[in-house]
Parts: sequence; C-alpha cells; structure tokens
Amino acid sequence: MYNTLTRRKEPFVPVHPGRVGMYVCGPTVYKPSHVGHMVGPVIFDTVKRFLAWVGFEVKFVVNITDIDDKLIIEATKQNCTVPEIAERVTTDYLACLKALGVHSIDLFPKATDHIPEIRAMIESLIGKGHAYPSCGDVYFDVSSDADYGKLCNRDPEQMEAGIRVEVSERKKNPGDFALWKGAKPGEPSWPSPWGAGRPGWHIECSAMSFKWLGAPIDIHGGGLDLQFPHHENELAQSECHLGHPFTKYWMHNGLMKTGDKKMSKSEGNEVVVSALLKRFQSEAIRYLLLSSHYRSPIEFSEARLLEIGRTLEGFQRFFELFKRVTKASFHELKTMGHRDPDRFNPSSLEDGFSRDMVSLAAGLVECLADDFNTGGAIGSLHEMLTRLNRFVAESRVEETADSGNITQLIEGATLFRECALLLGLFEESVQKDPGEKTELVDALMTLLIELRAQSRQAKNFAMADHIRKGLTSLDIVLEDRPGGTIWRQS
RNA sequence: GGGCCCUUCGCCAAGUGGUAAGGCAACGGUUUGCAAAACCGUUAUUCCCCGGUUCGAAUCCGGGAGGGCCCUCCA
Repeated sequence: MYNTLTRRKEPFVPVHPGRVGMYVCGPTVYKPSHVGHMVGPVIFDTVKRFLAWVGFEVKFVVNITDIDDKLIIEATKQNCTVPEIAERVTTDYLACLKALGVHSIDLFPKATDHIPEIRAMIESLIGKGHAYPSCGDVYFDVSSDADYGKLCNRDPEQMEAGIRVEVSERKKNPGDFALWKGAKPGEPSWPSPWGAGRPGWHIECSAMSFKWLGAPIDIHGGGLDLQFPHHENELAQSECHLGHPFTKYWMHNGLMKTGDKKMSKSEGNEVVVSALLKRFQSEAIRYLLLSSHYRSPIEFSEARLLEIGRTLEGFQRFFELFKRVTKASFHELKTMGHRDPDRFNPSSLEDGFSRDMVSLAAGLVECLADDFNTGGAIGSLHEMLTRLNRFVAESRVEETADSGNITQLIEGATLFRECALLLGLFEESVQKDPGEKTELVDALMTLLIELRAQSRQAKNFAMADHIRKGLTSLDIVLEDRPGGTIWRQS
C-alpha cells in the first residue's frame, strides 16, 4: 500500500502479526454529509473488507468530532444547542454510511466522551515541554518538535511565506496550534487546569486513537485535505507525547470535485448525500467512488451516475437470468468469506469456464492487493459478468436446464459474488421503484403477453408488434426468452 | 515563495520497464418473424509535447505546456 509518510508503496506488515488497527478521521458534525464525505468511508470499508478476507483481524474506528467552533456557530444560527446539532448530523452521517454499504466500522467514538483523555494528553505535552498555556488556551510548540513537517514534507519556515490567516498574538510561533481553547461566555465548556474550555481540533483524534487502538496503530486514513494541518499536527503531538511512532501507514484519499472544483462545505458546492439517495440508487454512488483509484480526484456528476446506472443494469439482468435458470437467488449465495488459496489457483483447473472464472477472480484479488486498485478490480468484475453470460449462452442452459450446467453456473456466480462482496457491491438485491408493480399490473401484463403469444402463433405479427410497441411507449420492455416472454420497466 | 499530484480512445478509467484492462457511447455480425437481451468483432501502432537512459518506456531521468490540491475552515 502507498504510505504518505514515505511517499512510496510498501508491503503491508502490521505492527502485531495478524491484527490491524485502522483509524479514519470522520466528520465534524455541523452540516449534513455531502458525497465527498463518503469517499473515505467507502474506500476504507473496502480496505477492511479486503484485509479481513485475507485473514487479518481488523479493528476499524471512525471518530465523530462533536465539539468545534463550527458547531458553536451553527448552533447559534439555528438557535439550538451544540449537542442537538451534533446528534442530528451524526444520525444523518450514519444513515448515509449504511445506505452506501459501509458496515465494517467497529466504533464511532465522540470527542466529547473523551475530555479526560484529552486533558491528560495536554498535561503530558506541557510536562514534556512541547506545549504551553497562554491566556486560557494551550498551544503546541512546533519549534519543540524537530520532526515537524515530516508527513507533508514541509519546512515550517517556508510555510510562513504562504501563510494566509492572521497569526494570533497568543502563539510563540505562527505554526503553533491550539490543543485547548478557553471558552468565551456562553460557549460549551469543560473544566481544566487552564480554565474552562474545549479541545482544539487535532487533539481528539490522537486521544481517541490511543484509547481504542493503542499505539502505534497500523493505518491512519483520511481525505487528502486533512494531510495538512490535521494529520501533520496529530502526528507531531502524538509522537511528542508517546516518544515513539504513532502510525505505521498513512493513507489519504483523493477529493471529490464538482465542475473542476473541490467539493466542500465552505465552497458551497456540495451535493448532499441524503438528497442524492432519493434520486439515485446507492449502489451507483458506491460504484462511482470505487471506479477510480482512491488517491485520484473524482469528478462528481449526475450524468456519470446515470451512466453507471446503465452499467449496473447489465449486472441486474444477469441476477434475474440467474434466478430464472437456477431457481436460486444470487443475493443469497453462500460465499467462503475468506481467502482460500486453492480456490484462486487457475492452474489447478482444466481449460474452460471454471478456470476462466478463477483466473479472473485471481486477477481481481491481485488488483486489490496492489494498493487497493478498486478500478482495476471493477474491470475484472465486468469480465466475470461477460464470462458468466457467455457460459449461459454457449451451454444453452436456459433452454435445457441441464443440472450439470446449472451446478457450474451456481459455482461461477458464487465466485463472482465473493469478489463483488470484497468491493461491497451487489450485496443486496435492488428493488426497482416499488409501488408501480401491483398485482393488477402483473395480471394485466400476463394477459397482454398471452394475447401477443397467440398473435405470434397465428403469424399475426402486426398485432403482436402493436402490443409490444404500445407497451414500449409505457416504458415497458418485452423480451422473448427461451422459457417464455418476460417484461420489465425501462 | 514552498510542498504534493495529475495529463492514457468521443467520455469515464486500469496500467509504475516487456510491447495498451474494463465501462459508457458508436458501428458491424450471431440470434430473433421483427425486436429486446446476451454473445462475438471493430473503434488509441499509441499513452500532452521535446529530448535522454535502455535490447525494450505510457511506465525511469531532464526540459517544456496544461490542470488540480495544500501552506492552519475542510473528508
């Protein structure tokens, strides 16, 4: 995997054999999640799926930052309390994750539940000479850390030249950052040796990651925009506190763009997930996020989502075909759920369908093993789909219902499902716009299909085509399959 | 001023020294009464440009052009 700290790909060797601790920076919960917030969770969910499948025991933690200046401002604006905002936005965030198939996060610790740990860490940093109280605040002293800037490869002096915010009088060096912020009247606060206040922005992640994952942890992830200052500062304060490394592998995902600009709450160009989910299937959103490499920027557009919708229909049709032929539901196929080297070894098989499927699956695994190349893996998924469809066509299993072929088809589809689940795709069957399809519609369709079948039998193709064209104008497509005519809404 | 990164078919996109995956779109073919779906085939002798290294480069090095992100709000 690519490690931001070393700026190159490295073999993944966890700190403790067999176990992996992964911490990903979650949201500051002051505004509903936009699609950009989903990139990291979906990527790291996939990372965990893969690592777990390979055999590691993975603990995956995503924090919720529920106290911050932004929350205080938002609460004032909405005339409610900070916890109310935090609660509401957190609920939205969790619902979005669930919709996108992000199920692998083990814990969502909240900053406000870790004030004692945060205070203790600040005390330790002051004790070691890395931090100093100043007018009710406490700052981290950047000049006390010789390594400062190592994550982002930056020289503190050079950074001053590009500084674009006012430097507070309370700081010793312009690069110093707040560990603790004294409260102004009316602001939410907690007692501390430096006066009532709240934690600064970066300290909560350090404190929570130590508490829930220990140190050093294996993987620390987040968006590219967190690299500086958030992660640089986390790294500095953590290593000064610990006296040893904080994180072995740093992973950063690319940012989402709209119209060539970064999507962000402050740009005001964000596409809110909950609204998007009303108009597009969640699967298409997940597919979009996984279709390019996680370190690249992703351009968001509805046109692209629509295109992916067409792509997904091809998979959907296969699942329906699979059910018609095997009488089994693709979404209920039992997979192994872990790596079995024998099953991913094509050389042990004779030429043919099974061998092709295994070799495509092995290719997919190789993609994921190479810095989580989900785009390449999706390519393999498409090739597997084509191979499955080709098998159905060549074996004529739809007409013959040959039991040997059915067994092979089920095996192939099971392998495909195992691969798709590594990406979190096709987990559940997609119900297409329910409500339209009622018993009455079903009965009427059966009648029309029967009438058309009779017309065709009588060679009255004009009538048969009239029926089909009429249905087409109602967005209903008929397909004459070997086992009879089927219909679907387009 | 400094740091990081990107540029591959009409669009999206994989590929990190061994001779260009995949998707969408388009066009042929098989199939079909005709369709639909599916399958097969075609669509980049070429990877922003110019040099260099190498038996061999989209991949490495140097230079140039264009674009993005970051330098204390951000996933």
